Amino acid sequence: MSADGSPSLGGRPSSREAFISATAELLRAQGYAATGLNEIVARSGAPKGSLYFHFPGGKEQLAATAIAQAGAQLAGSIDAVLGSGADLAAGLGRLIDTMAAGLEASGYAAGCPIATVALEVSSESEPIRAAAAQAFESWLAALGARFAAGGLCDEEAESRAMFVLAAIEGALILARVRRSPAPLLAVREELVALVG
Amino acid sequence: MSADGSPSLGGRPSSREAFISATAELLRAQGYAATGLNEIVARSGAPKGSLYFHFPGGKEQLAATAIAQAGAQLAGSIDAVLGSGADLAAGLGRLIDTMAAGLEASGYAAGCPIATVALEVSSESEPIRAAAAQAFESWLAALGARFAAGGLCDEEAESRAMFVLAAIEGALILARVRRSPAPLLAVREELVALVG
Amino acid sequence: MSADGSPSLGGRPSSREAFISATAELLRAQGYAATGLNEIVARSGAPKGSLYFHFPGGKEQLAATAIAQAGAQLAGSIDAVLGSGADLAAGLGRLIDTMAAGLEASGYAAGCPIATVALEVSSESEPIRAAAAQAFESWLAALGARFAAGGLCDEEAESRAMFVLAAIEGALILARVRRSPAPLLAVREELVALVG
Amino acid sequence: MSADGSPSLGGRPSSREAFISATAELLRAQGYAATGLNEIVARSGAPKGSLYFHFPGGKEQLAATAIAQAGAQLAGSIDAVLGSGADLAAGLGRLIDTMAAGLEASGYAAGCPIATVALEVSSESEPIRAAAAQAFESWLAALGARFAAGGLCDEEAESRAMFVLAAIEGALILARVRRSPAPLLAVREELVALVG
DNA sequence: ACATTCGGGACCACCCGTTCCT
DNA sequence: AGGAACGGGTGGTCCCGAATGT
Repeated sequence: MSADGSPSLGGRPSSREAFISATAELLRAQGYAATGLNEIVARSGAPKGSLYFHFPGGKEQLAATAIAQAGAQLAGSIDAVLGSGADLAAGLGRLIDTMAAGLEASGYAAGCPIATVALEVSSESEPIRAAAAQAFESWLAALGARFAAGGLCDEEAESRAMFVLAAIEGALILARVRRSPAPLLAVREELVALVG
Repeated sequence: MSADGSPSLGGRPSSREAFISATAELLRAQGYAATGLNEIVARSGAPKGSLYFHFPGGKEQLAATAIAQAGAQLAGSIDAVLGSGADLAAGLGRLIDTMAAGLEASGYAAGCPIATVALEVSSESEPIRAAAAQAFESWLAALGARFAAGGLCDEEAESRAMFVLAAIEGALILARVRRSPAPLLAVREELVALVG
Repeated sequence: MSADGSPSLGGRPSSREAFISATAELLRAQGYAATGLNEIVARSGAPKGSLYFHFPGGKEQLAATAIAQAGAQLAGSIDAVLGSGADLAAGLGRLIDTMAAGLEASGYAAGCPIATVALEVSSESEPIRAAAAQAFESWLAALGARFAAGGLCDEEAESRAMFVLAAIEGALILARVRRSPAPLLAVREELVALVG
Repeated sequence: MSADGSPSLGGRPSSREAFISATAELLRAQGYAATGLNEIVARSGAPKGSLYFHFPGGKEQLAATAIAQAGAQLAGSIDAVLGSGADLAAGLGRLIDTMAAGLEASGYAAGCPIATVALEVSSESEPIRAAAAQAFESWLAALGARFAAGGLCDEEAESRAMFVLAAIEGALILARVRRSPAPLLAVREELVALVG
């Protein structure tokens, strides 16, 4: 998995993991600059003194780790949802439906777990930008593999995956701002028609 | 134009306008929370004491105004670029090319002028969210009008506009994070094929 | 009266008077430093730009004027209440009762109109200190005249007046902090016994 | 003693104590609103960043603590001065003399350590008002105990203590504003005559 | 190894009292 | 008399080391 450390193999819920998950949740909803270390510590329930033991790189390292973990998790989800049926169009529909449901359930706070941070710091923090880029890459790979399996050549599959991911990311933005699932549903319609 | 005040008709470069444009530039590159008022004041060159005269609502009002103005500007640009030729597909291509050029020229800092802020504060500041929503709406209207003129019924035109805007917004995210125009180019290809 | 200007003889409620009375009220409840010019302007209803026309000396001059006016007013009240009956002890009792009633009615906000400011700025602003000193002097004179009329020699009357004023001022402090009229009532008892 | 923390028992001069004593001195001379955090930090010599570690409640908590400590100190002094001799009247005289000497020595800046703040914020800050009320209460208790020991019944002792404290507090105001010890001396005369 | 206290400035958004020019 | 504009300062909070227990 991640090279940063063992994810508490069978042990008690470590402070480290608590920090990461608290960070991931806050970054998703508020972004990087608006999320304070004190806020993370308070939400995690872990002792503040432990933070710089686990993450000597401070806020930046913590955020990069959280982004990487969230990216890996979503990559797995994409693979799972798209692989559950033979029909790629139907899979894409289910993927978007899942996202729309989560977005609504959170009061339009839980969009893409990394897009906000990615936009904020892509010019400021190379480690975080790299983590975000790696996450996007893994999602593109998961999507591209399905398109390739569907008969497209590698080049076409890659372009198609990029298009699909971009449309979904953009729809998540529009949906959050409009507080409405309509953009996601419109994109779903168009993508299903395109792919099917 | 804007209801917030007269844009210094022919007058000297007002402090108010200097604040707004400095804010817009910084918000585009860094987002809301990472942009300090001191930074805005320094870049604007205007006196600090004047800020709360022009914007008694503080940072939030200033940001909402800047977002609104940037949104209106881009709506005009969309209309101009898309209306310059009869061919809608070609117009879309030119629009995306323009964005890609601007993004590269800025070292991948100047993406969508409002997406970053929109994601950051959509759950925190209603005025800013509303300004961003209005901006997106105006862009959708500009796009939808072209699709309707191209023969689609209103419903289809609206859905298609949403799809196109989402794809472009998403591509701008991916391009910034990857530091590459490839996502924009891929989306351009697919959209031109779709529309043409 | 005051040498600062004519108190709008028969005219409309001037901005000047509005500034002074708003200032007096705020100084009494909050003191000098906590009272902002904006707050004064807002409460007075007068235009902000006029403030420095009427009070070129700024906040300090405005406060000194308000303190002087409040001092003169209370001096008149002391004279009126103490002179309304032949019995000095009864007059003192009525004076303190009036103060206690006003204090309670205001929710323990309206104590001595000048003591708070006097303590705050006695080391910082000579004009305000002088105005406060003049106010105290006028109150001492009003009290001393009654004691002299009651048969004490000038020296004794002066000392007695100082004692009485000090006790009342101190009781007003204690009453505000305790949010109770008890200190005023205790002082009333003791003073009536002493004087009677 | 205080429940707020250990007063650095024999340790080095802690930042915490430095903040408190600097605050107490400034509050006594200038009051609450006129005393800035920066001023406190500068005078204390301690680092500003430590302030919010020791006093997360900010300025208000710091002031309440300083008021409470000053109140406890003065309560001890009252007890010590009044208990040093059998004669209560003489003790009161010494107490007032001490205050008069301190006031003159400070250039009429060091009056009652809490009266200024108490008047300023009694309507604005409940914690500070409570601390001031507690301080006054402890002084009243110290005084009342002496009067009770002198033969007065509890009720009379309490009323007498209130009267004495009020007279002294009032005299401190008058003395500061007049820049003269006369009010304190007058009150001293009258009180000694009353008690003796 | 892990946790905590405490220390350290830089920086935040906000608002102050004041003055210019009409 | 008055609306617009001005710098400087406010209290507060930030992210982060370094020393100190356990």
